[in-house]
Order: sequence, then structure tokens, then C-alpha cells
Amino acid sequence: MANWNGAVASREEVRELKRRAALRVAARIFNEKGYHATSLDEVAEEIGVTKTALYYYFKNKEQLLYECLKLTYNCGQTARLEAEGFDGSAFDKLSFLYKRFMELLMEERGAYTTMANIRALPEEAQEELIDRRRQLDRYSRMLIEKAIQEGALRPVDVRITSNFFLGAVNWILRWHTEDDAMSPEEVSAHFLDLFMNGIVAKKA
Amino acid sequence: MANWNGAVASREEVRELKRRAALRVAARIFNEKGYHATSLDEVAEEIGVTKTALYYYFKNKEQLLYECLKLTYNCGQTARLEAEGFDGSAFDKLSFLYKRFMELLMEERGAYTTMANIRALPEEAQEELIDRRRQLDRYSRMLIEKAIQEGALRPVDVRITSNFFLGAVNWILRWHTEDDAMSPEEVSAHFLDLFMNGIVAKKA
DNA sequence: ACATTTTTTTACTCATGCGTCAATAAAATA
DNA sequence: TATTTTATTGACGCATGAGTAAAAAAATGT
Repeated sequence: MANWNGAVASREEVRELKRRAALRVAARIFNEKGYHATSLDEVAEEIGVTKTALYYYFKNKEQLLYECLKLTYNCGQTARLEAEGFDGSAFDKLSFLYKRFMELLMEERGAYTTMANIRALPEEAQEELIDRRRQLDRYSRMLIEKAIQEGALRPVDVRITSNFFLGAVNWILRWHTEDDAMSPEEVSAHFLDLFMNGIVAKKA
Repeated sequence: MANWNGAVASREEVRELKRRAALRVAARIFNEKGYHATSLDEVAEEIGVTKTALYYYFKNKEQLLYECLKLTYNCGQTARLEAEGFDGSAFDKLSFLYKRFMELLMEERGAYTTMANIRALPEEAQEELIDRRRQLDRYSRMLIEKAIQEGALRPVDVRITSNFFLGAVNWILRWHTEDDAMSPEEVSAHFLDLFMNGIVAKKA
């Protein structure tokens, strides 16, 4: 197809689109069956090509997993960076951070951050991802502490609280499907409400 | 060793002890590296025997995983059965159910209930486990609804709420280690408090 | 149309790891 | 001590699936 620029995707653009499509398919199957149980032949067939074609786009299976995981980790990083540039109290930032993180996770639908997935990567990549997770965790805990000092939150155990909520959040991808009755925005709003206010009825 | 009964473990007892020990080791490694990435040679070596010895105790690798998963699923079932026989309001039962479930999970330390793990099993076993999970979920949702009617809980979305908490609970095994500073009882009490009361400071 | 570059395929190699079988070691029993 | 039962091992067959090399096909440019 001719391309007097802008009208039709260029070669590079097509390549990039195909890559991204492959990533999405791979992430979905990895999540369904697990990385190790998924053969590249399966991923390729689902896409409609041969296994070898994948090697034209990805160095190897590890790299494919790595990029699927990055889809997920980038959600946390993006949310964190946006929250850092968000104007408001620690409580406001915390609310924003979590809400944004959840929304991005449901939109991106990358690979689960399981031990199995992470341990499947070479040392170097493992450390990079673990470090990124740690940054998110640190930031989240810092905000909780600050919000407690502000008096917005009651004095909860920070470690437990952070683990509590991150667990609930990570689990979302297990039950929330792309065509779920509830939109990412609705789910994240609900979750934030539950996290902040709990479920017991307010007295009087 | 002689055994004038009661003093020393009988043959059957020794066999059962060895089986259980093997299960624990297998569950730990499965959780660390993922079922598919774990070879039976590894599990056997960790125990201090040869792969073939495992086949004396377990039919095959699938069976080993199945029993590791049962360790986890039994926690839910046990908690549910105990809660059903618990005297009190729906709110009390719900509190008990979750608290007991968490404690049992941390004590048993079975295999994670991941898609990858479940899908690795033969259809029949898959359905059994999924059905069990459904029963727990149904019971938990029913209690929430009842507690709302009782006026103990505010009118939250039951599906979201159930998923919220079960996610947080399932995640526990990821960060809570056997030698954690916090005991299973402490963790589950904290979690229940967070779930019920949220984290925002009560006004005045 | 022809040449060139990009993309995909076919046909392989090779390592890993499950499961088996026959042989051995250890333990219980006589 | 001899015999039988229980427990474990070593050596192998075999399937699966990652990764490669060379050829074919498709797209692009001249």
C-alpha cells in the first residue's frame, strides 16, 4: 500500500503493532496456563503464524515473558510518577496512586507478577523488576505513614496495610475480565472505598 | 526398632509422615518456582532421596500437585464447616470464617491456587477444586448479604467485596513466611480489622 | 519486470524431564 | 540366620518443546 505519509502505517509501525498484539496474546495465555506450561507453538497458533515467526520479533521466550511482565510493572511505575506530580495531601496522593494503579492494570492486562514468572527470568531482569516493585511499595508505605501523621488515617500497621491492599489489587486481574460488567473506573472506585472505609455500618 | 505399641511410630505412620513431609517440600518449591518449572528430581533432592522414591508415595507429578493444592483448599473448607457450626449473627460468622481461613492458610502453607496450578490438573480434579472454591465464595457472599440485612454492614457490592478480601487473603502466602515476625493470629486479626473498619480516621 | 529487503515457513537439532523397569538395599519377620 | 516384605536406586525410553538454519514467500523499490 502506498504511503504518502500519515495515511497508512509505515513498515516500522506495522512491525510495532504486530509486536504489541503478540504481547497481548502471550500475556493472556501465560496468565491462563502459566508461562512454563505455554509453548511458543501455542502462542504462535493463537496469533495465526508459526513459532519461528515469533523469533523474528522476540529474541526468545524469556524476552517475551519479560515484556509481558513490563506491561504490568509499568502500571505501577506510571501510577507512582503521576501521583508524585499530583497536588494534594498525602491522603489525596495515596488515593490517586491506588486508583490509577488499578485502572491501568485492568486496561493493560499484562502478565501476572507471580514468583513463577519472575523466577523464570535471568537474574538481571529479576532484580530490575523486583526493584521496581520495591519502589512502588516504598512509596505507598511512605504515603500511608504521612497520611497517618496528617491525621487522615488511623494508626494502622503500615506493612500489613500495604500488603493487604496490594494483594487485593493484584488479584483483580484474576476475576475482572476485559468484558466485565463493571468498568475499570467503577472497580477501582469501589476498591478504594472498601479500603478506606471498610464494610461495617457507621454507627448512628 | 521394637514397638510394643504407641511408643514408636508404626510402619503406616512413618509412611504417612514421610508423605506429608514430601508434600510440604513440594508445595514450597512449587510456590517458589512454579509447578511446571519444578522437576521431580529437584523435589526429591531437597528431601534427600531420588526421584523414583517419590513414585513410591505418589502416582505421578500431577497427584503430587493435587495433594499440595488440597492442603490449601481444605483450609477454606474447614473454615467454612467450622463457621457453619458457629453460634452467632451473620456478622460474627463472617468474621470467624475469614479469621479462621487466614490462620489455617498460614499454618498449612500449601500450594497457591493459581490458574497455572489448577489448569495443570486433569479436568476432573480441576472441577472438584473449582467447585470447592465456589462453595466457599457462595457462603462468604451469603454471609455478607445477611450481615447487610442485619444492619451490621453497610450496603456494599457483594461480588466486589468478596473478591476484594479473598484477593488480600490469597496474597498472604506471598509475603508471610513461616518465621515471620507476626504470628498467623496477629496477621488475621489485623486483616479482619482493616477489612471491617478501613483505614480512614474516625471523625471526632 | 527485476532486484532487494523484509517477513514467514519448513525441517531439523538438542536438551530437559516424566515415568518405567529391573535390580538392590534396608527392615521386619520367622 | 534365612526369608519375605518394604523402600529406594540406577539406568533407560520417550515425548515435548526451545531454538536454529536455510529456503520460500511477500512486500517494497527501481
